[in-house]
Amino acid sequence: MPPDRLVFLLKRAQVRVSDLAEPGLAALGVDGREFAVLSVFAAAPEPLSQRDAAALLMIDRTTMVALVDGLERRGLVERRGHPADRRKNTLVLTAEGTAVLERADAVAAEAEAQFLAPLGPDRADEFRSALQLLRPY
Amino acid sequence: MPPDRLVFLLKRAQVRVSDLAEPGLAALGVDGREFAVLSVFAAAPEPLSQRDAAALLMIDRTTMVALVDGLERRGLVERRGHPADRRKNTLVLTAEGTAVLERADAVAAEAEAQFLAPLGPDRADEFRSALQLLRPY
DNA sequence: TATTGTTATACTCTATAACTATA
DNA sequence: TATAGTTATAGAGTATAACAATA
Repeated sequence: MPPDRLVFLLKRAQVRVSDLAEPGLAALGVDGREFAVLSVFAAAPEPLSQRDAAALLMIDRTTMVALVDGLERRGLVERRGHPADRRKNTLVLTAEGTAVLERADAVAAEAEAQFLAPLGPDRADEFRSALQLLRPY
Repeated sequence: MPPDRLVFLLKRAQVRVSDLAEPGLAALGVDGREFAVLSVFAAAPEPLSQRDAAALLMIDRTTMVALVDGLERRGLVERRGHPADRRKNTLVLTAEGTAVLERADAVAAEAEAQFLAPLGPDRADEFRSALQLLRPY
């Protein structure tokens, strides 16, 4: 019933996809943000500092500390010294971290497919690519 | 740098549009959620209870109480008895509330236009209508 | 002097539980 | 007995400030 303002529609869509993915992620022992942290560090072409990752995920660096603490405690990542700057940490995924990330990615892909189903394949592809184009990195 | 998972892209898009709209809304003295509350009550064809509105906006009914308190204190809405059930409240926008809503709507429309600009008119229209189709009321 | 990670602390936001009035 | 609104309280999530190590 909220009017068709894009802000509201985007919010709902985001919550919807998250809700679809959440049970599957929970079964893997991670939540959406932890999945995101694993993703950024795994996908980065060069070593990322915690601060870099925090900026990409739009969360505070102190929040990142807590997130990394949790992931490290569960053996999914390891803190490593950053090659270029000894003040920085970078993170490497353990074998288990990589495995969890792969399965989490499959969960997310399935949630997306469910969410986009009403559009049909062509419109779904267009929606995806539009969203990628709009990404304001 | 987070991979192209829809959850991440949607989250970013939502934050982006909110950020674009936020200064304009702040100038009107409301935040995104207050704007949403004004919108649902104004757009509802039949009187809405606070609980109905809370469900539509996916927030708790106790949170709705606080939101409505703030809006009422500033003279943007008035609580009224619900015609059909005396336990319920419905909200009516004051003249000022209506004026604020109209201007907030213009602010949001401008933010959307800015956000969608990279797509060009046709793809922007398609993006909008896809999101409307996906809306899971 | 500035920046990274960290800790401790405060604050905001939201949900939970309990109360009242209505149904 | 259940529901709507309300209040008070607790909890989660997040940011702010300060510190050590490094640049």
